[in-house]
Amino acid sequence: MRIEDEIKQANFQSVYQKVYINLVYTAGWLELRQAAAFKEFNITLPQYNVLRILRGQHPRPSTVNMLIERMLDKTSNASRIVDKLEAKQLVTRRVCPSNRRAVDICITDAGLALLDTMQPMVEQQAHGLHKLSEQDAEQLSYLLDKLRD
Amino acid sequence: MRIEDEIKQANFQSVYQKVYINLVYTAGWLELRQAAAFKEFNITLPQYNVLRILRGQHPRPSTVNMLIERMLDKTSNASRIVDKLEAKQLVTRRVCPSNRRAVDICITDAGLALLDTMQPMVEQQAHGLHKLSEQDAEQLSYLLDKLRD
DNA sequence: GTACATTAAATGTATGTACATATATTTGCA
DNA sequence: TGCAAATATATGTACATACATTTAATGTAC
Repeated sequence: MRIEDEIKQANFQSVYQKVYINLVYTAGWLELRQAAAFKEFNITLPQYNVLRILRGQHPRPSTVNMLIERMLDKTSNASRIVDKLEAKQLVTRRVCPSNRRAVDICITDAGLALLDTMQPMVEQQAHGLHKLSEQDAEQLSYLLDKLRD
Repeated sequence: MRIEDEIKQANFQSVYQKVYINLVYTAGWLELRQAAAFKEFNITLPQYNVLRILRGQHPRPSTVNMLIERMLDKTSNASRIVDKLEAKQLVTRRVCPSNRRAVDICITDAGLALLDTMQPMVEQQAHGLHKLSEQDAEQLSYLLDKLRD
């Protein structure tokens, strides 16, 4: 459905206005779909993304700084997301021995197991994007990179 | 800058994974720029969007339901956004005479004046998207619509 | 015309975001 | 050595999001 119809607004001031609205709307649409699929695993999207970063480092520890660097939303509060994951025993946190300002964060076996359990769902979600051909997807990614230049 | 470099992740499971990440990242990037520009006007992006919808209806009133229908994020809490706008005296709210369950919301003169004041900034923001040609922007919008089909 | 469902909005709770500030540790340098 | 600056993280506050529940008004079936 065209963005004009989705938000019941017939015309835009410019094509740039339209693409901006469309971008924000589509990102929200995607996040909503993902969040719904994640709910049964009792985890949120930001928490999942942090877990994936930790798995990428495993068995080496990560720090909060490294999480922030790799997170999609760089201003979000990694400390508090780690709080939630720690409460669910999906990660461990302890003061880094070589730099006591930093905190070493590791994914636990339970965390790794959760990611495995979620894998089929994640693949199914990605499959939901196949309304685009691979060329379309590449082109879309290219245009988004260009937009941000 | 390519999304691979932005989030320091060299490769993705699939081009669909990449475009998903890119979309969420770019939408966040855009919102961050907008939010910063909005800050000097002491208003947030959702509040601005509600004001614009109200201006579109002016001088006819809108209801909370109508706001939700037209908002980008349909699950957000229109009531509380209207609360904030009412506290700043940018909108008025009173029980609808013909249906006392509903609430008539109108933009005030101060609200209209604020939108006028913000207009040059908004245009300048849109101008910031001109890294894309108009054709690029159309193509991007088309691909986003297709993605959601 | 009462009972039950539906509708419109508000409220409560948990989470996350944005940003300022605080605390502790380490580093650099006079 | 001692002290200021930089670094790593945590905390506080305001706002927004997601979603369940509540309250009030209206519609409808019997």
